[in-house]
Amino acid sequence: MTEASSTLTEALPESGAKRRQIRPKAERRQQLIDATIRCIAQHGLSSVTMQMVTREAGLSVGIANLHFQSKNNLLNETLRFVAEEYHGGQIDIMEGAETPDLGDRLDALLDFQLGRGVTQRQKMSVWFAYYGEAGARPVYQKIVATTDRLAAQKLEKLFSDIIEQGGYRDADARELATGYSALIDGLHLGLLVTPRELTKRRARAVARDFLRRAFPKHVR
Amino acid sequence: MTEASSTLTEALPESGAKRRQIRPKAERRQQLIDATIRCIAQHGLSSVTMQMVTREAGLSVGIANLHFQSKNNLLNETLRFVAEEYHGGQIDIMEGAETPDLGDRLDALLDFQLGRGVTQRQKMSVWFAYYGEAGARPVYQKIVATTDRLAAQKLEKLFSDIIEQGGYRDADARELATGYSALIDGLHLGLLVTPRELTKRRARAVARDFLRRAFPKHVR
DNA sequence: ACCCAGAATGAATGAATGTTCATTCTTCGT
DNA sequence: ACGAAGAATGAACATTCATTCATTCTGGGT
Repeated sequence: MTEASSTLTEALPESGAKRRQIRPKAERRQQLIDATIRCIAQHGLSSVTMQMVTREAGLSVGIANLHFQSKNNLLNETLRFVAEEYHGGQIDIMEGAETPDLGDRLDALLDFQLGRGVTQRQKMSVWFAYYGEAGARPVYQKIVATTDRLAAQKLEKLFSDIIEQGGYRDADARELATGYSALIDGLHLGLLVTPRELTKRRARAVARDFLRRAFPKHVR
Repeated sequence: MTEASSTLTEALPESGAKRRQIRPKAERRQQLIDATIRCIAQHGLSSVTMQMVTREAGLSVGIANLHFQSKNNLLNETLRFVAEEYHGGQIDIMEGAETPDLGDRLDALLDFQLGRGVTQRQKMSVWFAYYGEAGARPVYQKIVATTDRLAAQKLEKLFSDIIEQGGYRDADARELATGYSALIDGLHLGLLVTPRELTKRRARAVARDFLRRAFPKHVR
């Protein structure tokens, strides 16, 4: 499920000659999506321009409309990529064939959600930039909804397995899953908007505390 | 602390004559801010234009730059208004002279945070539209930071009072406050982006469940 | 009844931006 | 070596938008 991981740091200035290169369509698309992510993170969704994106990618302006038909389409595809990367990663872990112990699986999930990969400012910025517009753009809601629902179901399943295994009373898997997801989203927001007051370390501690209260036998 | 409540529904088409009216500066400013909120909610922050806002307010285009010096300034003031309304409302409740019982105060807080006033799509949209851009705009971070920090402190104080009163073990006020705030933010996000799957009723239940696990003697 | 400070207007302006497409360049099969 | 398919370029175009400001209008003070 997880996409090709895409290098988000290569904005090669390429001082010397700028020889034109021809590359396969898929590669160019990914290049442009990566550049879009960097631009959104740095300048904000509302001030991203095509010129900005193509320059960041080291390509000409025309190429964006060649591979994506319009700016809107490029933005949609960028959101789809980020959503699939995030939700897909979660789903991989929750299905977790490689970690039979349910407590370990929780740990791995938390590490993924608040660890290096996802918590990169870049990805978070993109995530919330779209959320901010989602209220007014059904397209965005639709793109996220698909993978989002699947991830929610997997999480609910994991929680109900844990509840059964631990024999926890007064624990509703659906409610806890909703709460945990919301908590993680909220922590991401905090990390993005007030990084001074909420460190990644503390965010992890808060999330772990939530899980510990819910599943004391599984989380230490 | 809570501002004049502002009517967010009056977009009077005024079919008949359109006689020019002169009104005090403060009133016009509020009128424009209200219109801005409606526009952001309906069209998204990135596609809000001055023409759109002034038409929504039933005024001419020039007036926006008369009372606010620029579009940027109007947007900043709008954010400041929403932030103060939200955080100010919370602070009023948490200081809560009128509700001595701490459990009741928690209830009131939850009602405010997930009740009619705040949860209006309009306000939430605005809230997250700005959050989405906050990563790239230090101005937004600064505007929110002031009231945000104050609200966080009040919440921490309320929680530590409750912890003391209930003699709760293994409960860290700061950590719980961070978690609760994040949870509320996350629930707002869910209500905004996937209203089909998360009802206001269920959001309240989830938040209450969090509080019940933390302070069982105070929340039922 | 009159006046004028300043509130309100909206056509005009210039800058910024998305999109197009005629042209140039690369690559690969033959 | 050659030619064609199509990938890549970027100047040009049309549109949209924030901002300005000369002008009009209003209402309170005298």
